[in-house]
Amino acid sequence: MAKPLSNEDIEQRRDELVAAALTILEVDGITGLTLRRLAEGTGVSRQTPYLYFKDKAALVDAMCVAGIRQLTASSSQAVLEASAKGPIEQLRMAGETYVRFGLQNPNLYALIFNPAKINAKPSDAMAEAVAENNAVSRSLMQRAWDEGRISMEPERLNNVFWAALHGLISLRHDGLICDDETFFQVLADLEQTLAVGFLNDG
Amino acid sequence: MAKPLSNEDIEQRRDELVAAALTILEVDGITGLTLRRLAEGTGVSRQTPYLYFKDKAALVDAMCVAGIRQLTASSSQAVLEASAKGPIEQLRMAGETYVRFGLQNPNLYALIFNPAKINAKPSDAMAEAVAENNAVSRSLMQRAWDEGRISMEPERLNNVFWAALHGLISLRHDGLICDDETFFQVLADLEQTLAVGFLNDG
DNA sequence: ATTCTACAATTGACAATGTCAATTGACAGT
DNA sequence: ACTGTCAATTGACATTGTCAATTGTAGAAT
Repeated sequence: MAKPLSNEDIEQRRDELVAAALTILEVDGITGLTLRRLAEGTGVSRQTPYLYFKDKAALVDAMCVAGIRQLTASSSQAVLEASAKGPIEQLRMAGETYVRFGLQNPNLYALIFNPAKINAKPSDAMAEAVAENNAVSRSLMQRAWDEGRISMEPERLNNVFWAALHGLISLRHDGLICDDETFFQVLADLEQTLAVGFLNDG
Repeated sequence: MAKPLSNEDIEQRRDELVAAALTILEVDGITGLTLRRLAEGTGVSRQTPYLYFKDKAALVDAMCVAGIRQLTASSSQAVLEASAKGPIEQLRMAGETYVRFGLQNPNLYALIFNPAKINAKPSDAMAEAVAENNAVSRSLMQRAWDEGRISMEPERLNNVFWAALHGLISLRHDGLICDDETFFQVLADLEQTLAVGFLNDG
């Protein structure tokens, strides 16, 4: 092994490292995710990950992209499976998928939405992955909009939904909504409020 | 200086350290907040902060509590100043204060809602500070509820608002809503949707 | 006034971690 | 067999959190 790595090889190694890193993250949390440990775990030496990622930030970015893409795939499938039920119900399924992803991958979710990069823009790759993910729900909203079911432009309503669900999940992860019961109560209340509002009059 | 510190002294030293730490956080971000640097900045030696805080986590917790209390004070004042305008408008003012706090103190806000403690419950002190903060808006909602202005119990609606605003601010800080224009657009859309819903029919 | 004691404060030391730089070693082409 | 190229490893260092040992001083005791 001393000839230049093919692009396929490089990509495969990167994927392997990302997969191993995601496992570490899942098991031991963000503090357990260390480059040395990742190297050990994959049976290589300390510095080897640097052959495939510029630095730890680049690895984390790749992990985030992988996570977002996984979410996008799940959402797409859920939307597809509910295609008979119309865009509004499909939206609900997409939201449910999003919430489930957040609950089942707390460490990864937190990594995606806060790779310790306060005030730093996400990378191009991550921005693209996020855009692809948003496209899933936005296309549903577009259909609902075309059918006259919703009262706000898709792009705008998508941001509203995203903020609401993201906030809920974040509060959960931060320990500010501790029990499941409260969480799903708030989720239901959020759905209702977003749907029909909280004001009694007009 | 060799006699036991009085409780007042200890508290004052703690406050000074927290203030200095908050300044560092504001200026150099979370990565710049290091115990050694804090010690240097306050003219003492490396280990001195350990006389007043068990470890770095304890310091961060104190910083969070201080931040939340500051927010609570701001909200209370804003609510008081708008007391003539009724609970709904007061709620809007409280929300505006919350958002402003999040925008003006991005590092502190992120620290409060993610002291690198994924899956860990907040400390008692922090939970109490958060509860006090929530009490401000919840009391407004209670009045609105008593007056029949809103359609959801105060406690529940408060969580809905909290999640929505928190999510919006977080997306902003994560760089996923980059420009001010979009941010305030989403904020307005969020207000409208929460108020009257997004569904056209019923 | 001198000695002693308690305690704040400092300094020494160490492990973990990210990362740069130098070294090693294997394979392809000559 | 020789050499150059490049993957891979090892050496080294700065930073940081934190424990342990040391220092020094203010007040109490003699």
